[in-house]
Amino acid sequence: MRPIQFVAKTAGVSVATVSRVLNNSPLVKESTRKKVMETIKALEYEPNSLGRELRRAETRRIMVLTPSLVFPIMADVYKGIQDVAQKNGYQVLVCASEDDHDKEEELLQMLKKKIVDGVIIVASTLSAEELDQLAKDYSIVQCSEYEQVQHAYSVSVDNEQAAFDAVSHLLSLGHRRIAMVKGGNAKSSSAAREQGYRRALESAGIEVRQEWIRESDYEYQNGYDLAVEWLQAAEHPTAIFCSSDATAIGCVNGAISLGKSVPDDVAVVGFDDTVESLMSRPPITTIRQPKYDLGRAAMEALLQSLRGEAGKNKTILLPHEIVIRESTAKRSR
Amino acid sequence: MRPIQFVAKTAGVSVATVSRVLNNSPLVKESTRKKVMETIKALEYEPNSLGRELRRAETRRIMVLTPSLVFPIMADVYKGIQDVAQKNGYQVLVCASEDDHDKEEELLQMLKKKIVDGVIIVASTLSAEELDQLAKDYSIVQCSEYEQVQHAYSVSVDNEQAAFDAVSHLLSLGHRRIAMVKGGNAKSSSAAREQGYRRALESAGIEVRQEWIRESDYEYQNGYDLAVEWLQAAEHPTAIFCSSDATAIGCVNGAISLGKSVPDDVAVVGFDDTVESLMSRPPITTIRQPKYDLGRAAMEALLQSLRGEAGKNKTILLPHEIVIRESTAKRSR
DNA sequence: GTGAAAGCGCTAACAG
DNA sequence: CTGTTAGCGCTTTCAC
Repeated sequence: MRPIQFVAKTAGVSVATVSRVLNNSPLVKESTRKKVMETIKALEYEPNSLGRELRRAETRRIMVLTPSLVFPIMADVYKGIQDVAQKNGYQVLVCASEDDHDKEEELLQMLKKKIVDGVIIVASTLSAEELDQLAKDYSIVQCSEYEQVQHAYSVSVDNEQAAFDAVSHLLSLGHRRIAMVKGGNAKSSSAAREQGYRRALESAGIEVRQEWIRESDYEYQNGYDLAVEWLQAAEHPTAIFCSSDATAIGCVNGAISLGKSVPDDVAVVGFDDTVESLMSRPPITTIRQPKYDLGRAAMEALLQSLRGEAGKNKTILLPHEIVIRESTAKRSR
Repeated sequence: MRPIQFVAKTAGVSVATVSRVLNNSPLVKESTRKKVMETIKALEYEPNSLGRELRRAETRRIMVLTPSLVFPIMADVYKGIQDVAQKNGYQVLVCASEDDHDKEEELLQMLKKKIVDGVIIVASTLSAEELDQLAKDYSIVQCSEYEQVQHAYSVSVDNEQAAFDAVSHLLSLGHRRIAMVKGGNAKSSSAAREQGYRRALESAGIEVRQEWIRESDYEYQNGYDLAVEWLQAAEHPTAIFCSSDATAIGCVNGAISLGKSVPDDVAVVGFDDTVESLMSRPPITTIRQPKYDLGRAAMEALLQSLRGEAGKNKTILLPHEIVIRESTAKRSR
């Protein structure tokens, strides 16, 4: 790769002029611009970003930190981020931490080392303190999972209300014995959803049973096993609310493996409205998050923060929606 | 962020010494090293990578180019890449092109602009010529989908043989009317798999029917629609071989929606052995690719190429395996 | 409008 | 073993 000097020499101008052309500076004579443009093209010159970035102390690159590439809402969130980023001249890098705290810290070093200008965290193992500390010095926005911190933006849905709505739907169908498969306790959404579940039951005058609240890793097998366990007990739930669609499908298949029918013997509600919810037989009733819009909003918040237009401590909550499909149905009684 | 000079001054040494400490040079007195280390820690100094990279003309970063984050084998391939990369001090960035050729070209500029040292392409819209041209100047390895080119490594499975095996399995079960849902024609694997399908049928003395070979986008709905279309025809296939698990589940559900039973009325085989293949009722028989190992092998090839240890024009084929589940079964006749 | 020159933060030759 | 110094490729004053 040839440096800018080479272009300058070939075009018979100074590096400064080439740089100006490169950056669309208005103070270059049209004829000069043209001449330079032509040599750039002829030489197939590509400016080395490292030089520019070092000089400007900005990379126009941001990172999305996710536990896994298959994190349920990730693909659509990414599209939202990507679209806004592209429109603003930013490049998006995705890094998966596999929920490894050390790996996360290493990746976040990219902020300090100036490899990226900002980070969107979809979910992490970082504590509120760690996060807030980092957000003091760098642009960080949390998207989906979030800790209550002072210095970072957060974009999410109202998980408490979403769970409340899901359980209310089940209650309206006549269910009284409703179990919940929640996400990992480390996730902030997990507590919020449990709270929504409790509030719904309590406002219907139903006692919450501790044995019907279980933790999971959002995976299929987990739901399967829990459904089998619950449904084999003497007194079993007639409905299960899950924190992910994969878990919900697990519950459906677990129930079916026991000869039960869905939704007649047991109704199931999922979360996220991912493609899998349609693959299940019966298809899964689920809570739809505005995944793409979450991504957009997160990137927009990050841009604000990057530009220093801070309106700090902002938590943006986007509306969710319950999508009713055949895994829940009217209960006769 | 304070520069290395600041550390040097505070520690009472030269920048060169600090740099040496940073890079574990053996030629630093132990006591000096210790002193420098301490000031680094005290100052919370983080070296700016941009400076280092500009100087070294290498970033120790590589990019994985994928059409989408949910590309079926992506998550596991990534893990394989990531593990090898980490062990060798490389950072991995994932970029999704959404199958947009312009976006891909823009992302590949990251090579020319020295933002990454090399690229692993999981699948792209690039032609063999474009790819080969790029691979002349940069380190590129194709993983999974690949074009036959001279200058890039390729790591994949033998798609022709895999399809042959899948169809042979169906033939051994007594099926004679076997349809195929192939991937997009742009994908190289698509042609190879079709060839394997044809070879299997021909070697069993069965005529290939053009109307039973259809293209798809690997998605669920596609499989569903095709199954419905085929199975409603007067003479319909008794088995369908799909190029993805999602499509296969679509076929299963499409068949079921018509009141058919799987595998008795129609057997279905998928491809990739993704988690969804287990979620389906019945679970899907599928071709398992060594996804994680493909990722490892790709990263290892990339490292070789980066080190200039070229043994060029290498195509590495890893073994696949057929995983038999309930979506195919012995046919009585 | 254009050029000369300084310097972003770092590493590596070269001296000592 | 350590320090001095010259760039890596670029942008951006400051002159002209």
